[in-house]
Amino acid sequence: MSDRPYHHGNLRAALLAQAERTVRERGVQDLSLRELAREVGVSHGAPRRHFPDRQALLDALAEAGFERLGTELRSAFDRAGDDFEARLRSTAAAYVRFATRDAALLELMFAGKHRERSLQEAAERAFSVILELIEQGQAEGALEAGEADRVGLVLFATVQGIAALVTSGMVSAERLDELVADATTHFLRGSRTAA
Amino acid sequence: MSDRPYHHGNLRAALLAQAERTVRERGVQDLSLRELAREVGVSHGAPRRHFPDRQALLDALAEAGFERLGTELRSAFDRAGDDFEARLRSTAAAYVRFATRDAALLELMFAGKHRERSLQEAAERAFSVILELIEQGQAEGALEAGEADRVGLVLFATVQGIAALVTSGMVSAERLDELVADATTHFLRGSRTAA
DNA sequence: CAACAATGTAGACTATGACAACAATGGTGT
DNA sequence: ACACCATTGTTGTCATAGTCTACATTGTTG
Repeated sequence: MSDRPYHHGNLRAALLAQAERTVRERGVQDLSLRELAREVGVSHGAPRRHFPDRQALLDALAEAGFERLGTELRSAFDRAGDDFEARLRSTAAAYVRFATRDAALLELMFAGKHRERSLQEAAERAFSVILELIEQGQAEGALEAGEADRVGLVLFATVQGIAALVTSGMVSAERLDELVADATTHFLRGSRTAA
Repeated sequence: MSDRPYHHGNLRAALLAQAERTVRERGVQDLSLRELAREVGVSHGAPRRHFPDRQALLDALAEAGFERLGTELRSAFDRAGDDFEARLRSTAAAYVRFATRDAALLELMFAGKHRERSLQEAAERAFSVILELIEQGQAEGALEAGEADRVGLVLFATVQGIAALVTSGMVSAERLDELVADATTHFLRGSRTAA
């Protein structure tokens, strides 16, 4: 019923795209290789040529996720001008936006992070913006000195935690912005080197 | 091969106990009802009498998890004496301990939270300690005034985020205590009503 | 002690992931 | 041009899982 040529042409990309949609709409546990193949219009064995097993597809999905997250963080950072606090708020908001919009994907990104080396690297690239941010803050004296990653981790953890609370439904989505703003203010006050 | 009576006696509890172990050791996605039944020594259909489907078992698991978490938080709170900061640090540490030791279970607890009403209540009971804590802090002036849940959420989010970072392997487990201490200090500095 | 509810068993059905053998296609070197 | 071969899809099979239904055993209660 289709005049699709024997070779799909870019099956791998098509599978990933469809998988990302399914994950967003119905979660990771509902993602089936066979259903994916059906939706894309290939036989149930075809995906195997591109992903040895289900986990490999999930890993690829996670890697693409880090790619996109990195882009969005960078964009938010750049868009905010030179002011440190503005950049901080913009970047934090961007992270939370991603985390709540693609909660299942983020979960995947965090979960898969143990295994693949390429994932490690993708994650580090995505988070490099945060490190830059912290370094600027320290240079301007808005943040206490010290290892940038140590200070950054506390900020990162807070933002990540807020996203988790909203995602889990423990906090309503409407309170997201308020909460992020609170946390950022908190962070800035708590980080300023004691007067 | 067994003289086990036809009726197990407390199948439900046995299933939950075994399930909790499996989840801790191999994660949620590896939990199989049939395998569970085998391990407990009943037929593959037996669990159905106690849990209509797989999700029901997971919900029960989550509820038990909240029960235990609540107990551990309460215990940490009580053990710490009357001092606010001591209580704060003790409780935060207890939460992170639970979250990293039973990461998969916590994930379950967060994920299932949408659906069941009994879960909602179990969660609220477990987290009531945190609210108490915040209220004490505000009464003593260590924390800024305002809605207790709003302030508490920022703290909670941070602790939760730290646990997530460690669980995901983005931060090594050795840095856990250091990070929690940092975050707590941060939180206290950031929360004190501006001098 | 006779019904009846609760609990466990056995078998069937469908779906999935993984694997292997086979088919079609596209590119490459001569 | 064409034979060869790597790539990519297809088809069939297997083991396992979740769920459902019919049936068996046991405990309880009037």
